[in-house]
Amino acid sequence: MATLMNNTLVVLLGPTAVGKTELSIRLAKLLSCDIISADSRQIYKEIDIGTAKPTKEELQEVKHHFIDVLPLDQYYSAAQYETDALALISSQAATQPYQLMVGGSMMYIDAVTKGIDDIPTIEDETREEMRRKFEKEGLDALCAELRLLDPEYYDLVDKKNHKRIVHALEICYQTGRTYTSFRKNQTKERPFRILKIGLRRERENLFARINTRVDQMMQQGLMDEVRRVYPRRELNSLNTVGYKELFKVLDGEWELKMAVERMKKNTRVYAKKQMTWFAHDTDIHWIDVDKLNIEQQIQQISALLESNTE
RNA sequence: GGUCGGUUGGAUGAGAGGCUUAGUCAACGGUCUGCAAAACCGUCUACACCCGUUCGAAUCGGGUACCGACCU
Repeated sequence: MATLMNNTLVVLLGPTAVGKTELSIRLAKLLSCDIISADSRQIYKEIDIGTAKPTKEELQEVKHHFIDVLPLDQYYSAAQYETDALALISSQAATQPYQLMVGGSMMYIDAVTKGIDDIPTIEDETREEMRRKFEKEGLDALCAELRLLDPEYYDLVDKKNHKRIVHALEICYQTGRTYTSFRKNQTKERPFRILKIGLRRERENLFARINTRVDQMMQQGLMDEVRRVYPRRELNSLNTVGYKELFKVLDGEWELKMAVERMKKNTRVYAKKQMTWFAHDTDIHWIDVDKLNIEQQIQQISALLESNTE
């Protein structure tokens, strides 16, 4: 364990469209390491354009992990990512003193850098049972039940958010214990150094990049990609900005123009959410990239790495 | 010049004297420990203007302005 402390996990994060991908390729080369993607959508196959995956060329330049590896119908979670990413990091520790994690999925990053509680993964049957229960009995009934089974969690949970209520009940049902009993909420120690670097842009600038990128996605043939996965639209992996809006077009509900506007808007909202989340994390070293080219960004990061080595 | 109709928050759009805040969209702020690009919450309280009726008017009456339709 101790030897691993010579290792550093550099985490490059920031809101969508801020410019992580291009920089990450350069950084990976500089650090002679692979890229560990922390992106809950790029991890899936088939959805390439709409998730702004790195290009084929970029993927060839540097080895990427956790991109394009799961079928769309595969269940995955931040907790599973924690397990998988830690295993990978540990296996590469001997050959790569620096490792680079890149992405914007807040919970995935937190799961690896801060840890997530060990809560059993819910079995399909339980999940299905609870889904039916929710549909049949409604949110209020589930809330009432949770109040009996886990009053402590009931007090603090958002009673209108069915995802949280349902999950807590799933735990109670499957384990016979309270959800609270699993919620330790403790930061886990990692056997390596962690350096979080956040990329930041002025809002106007970021939003302009988002709008441009959405238009580019459309030009690159996003609509065809969407058409291919349309039959499986109910999958969670496809409950994703860019796809859900264009499904509406195929349904005949929305005009294409409106869908594109919504994609831009929803991407902006997503970016805002990411920024809100990251704002709480005091470990992040922020770099304002508005006026910096890639070279200058690399320079700043190099400086950070050096000052952090001591 | 005349007759009739309209004027509601950033946009759209209900409401026809009190049940204080329509709704939707946009914008903005936030929550978050298991599908998180998910799910959820909060803020933005307007009735063109003036005078009047009324305990009380976005809602009724009169006038002013602007817009529209029709008439001479």
